[in-house]
Amino acid sequence: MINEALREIDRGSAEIIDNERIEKLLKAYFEEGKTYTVKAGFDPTAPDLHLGHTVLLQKLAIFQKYGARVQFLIGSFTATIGDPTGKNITRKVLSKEDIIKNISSYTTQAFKILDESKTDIVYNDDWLGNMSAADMITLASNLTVARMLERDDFSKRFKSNTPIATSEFMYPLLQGYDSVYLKSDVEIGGTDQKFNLLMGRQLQKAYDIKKQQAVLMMPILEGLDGVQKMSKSLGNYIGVSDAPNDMFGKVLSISDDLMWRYYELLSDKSLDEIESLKKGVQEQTLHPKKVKEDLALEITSRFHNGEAAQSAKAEFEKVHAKSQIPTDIAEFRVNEDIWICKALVDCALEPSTSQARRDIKQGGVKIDQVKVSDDKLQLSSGEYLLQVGKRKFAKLKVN
RNA sequence: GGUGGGAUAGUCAAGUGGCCAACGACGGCAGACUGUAAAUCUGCUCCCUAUGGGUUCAGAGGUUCGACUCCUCUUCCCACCA
Repeated sequence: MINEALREIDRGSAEIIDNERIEKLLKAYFEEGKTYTVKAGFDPTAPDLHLGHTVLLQKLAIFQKYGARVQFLIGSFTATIGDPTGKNITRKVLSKEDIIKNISSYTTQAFKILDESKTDIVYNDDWLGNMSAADMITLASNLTVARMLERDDFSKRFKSNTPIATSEFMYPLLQGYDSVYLKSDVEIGGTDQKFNLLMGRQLQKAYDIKKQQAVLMMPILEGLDGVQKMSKSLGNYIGVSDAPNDMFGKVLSISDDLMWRYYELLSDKSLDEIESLKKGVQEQTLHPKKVKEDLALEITSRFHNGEAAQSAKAEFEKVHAKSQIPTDIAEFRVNEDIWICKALVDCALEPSTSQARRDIKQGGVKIDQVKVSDDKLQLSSGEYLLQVGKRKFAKLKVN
């Protein structure tokens, strides 16, 4: 039993620190029914979760299956301060109202995966917000500048002359202090969080907590491009609340190599099953497209339902494989004759008439399946099916 | 506080008085090809009913026939020194 649980917990993880602690916690659970806490921090600045986040959530759900209470920590304190320098652009400082608004949509999405009855949502400004300057200094004395600079991204930024604000030095300390306050038994996070996660252990020790938290790090999920990490700002993400058609299509668009990564981190299939799929593809008994479709179906059903996933699949085949017209097309109407370029802008198919002209010149615009060659075309009354590229459609009715 | 360097389109980054709507890279869009919205190749990539017009190079002024380029002030950033 314990071994099985450990295997599931270990699956896909990049690194586990203090695995023994986890073993002991599981043992206590299986033998005495003792629960324990697993902490994971989330940043409420972006209201939309994507699959990169769900890698962690799925891991948390596994822990819940084996006796854990999840401490779903919202970094409400850190978010109100804002990250002053970040990369190039100052991160927006969020007001409390914004955060609260973000969080409710955040948690609704999260509970598609997590067991709500085994989850405690906690906000770190409950304890960090009341810290005095003296408390802060005490906390800060636990960390030397040299040690701080060892942190990978700080040292990189330091070397490349990218600014580092002093307040950023506080982040790992504050995050670590969260673990002190919550007395977490385990904390999980991405590999990029290693420094902060370890800080939790160090601070727990400094603040006389007997057992330090075990740390489990999950790899960072690559985005659709297969190179950079999945993030909303890079636009290479699959959002938890993406429409079924988008979700399905996006999964299918990943490369064959990346597909295995997604299988490992996102699928509920066992590692053995995945291995045999891989073998099938290698031996050419299985078509990679089929395997990818199955993954797309699994993921789409998870966030929507089986039926929606199947129809997304049908829709995808219709539009792409057979290059037919999708079922749902936005409709627009205008009351007088309209210039084609203007019409494309009005239907939100193009950002500007200039861009519309260019696309017409390149043969990227179709009306009723026929290429448009005249960029001065006037549309008089009637109904038109406008198309830009392969996947942007709109119906336009001119009176 | 002192000294020096910097701010150019979605991003990075050329351009040091007219040849600049501004090289290049990435991204994005379109075309071809494909099991795919992948890879590859090609074209495009400020706005405007447009063989032309308008607005751009941190902001505000100035010099000049003419400024991204020179001058002044302002804002922000970086480095070194203290």
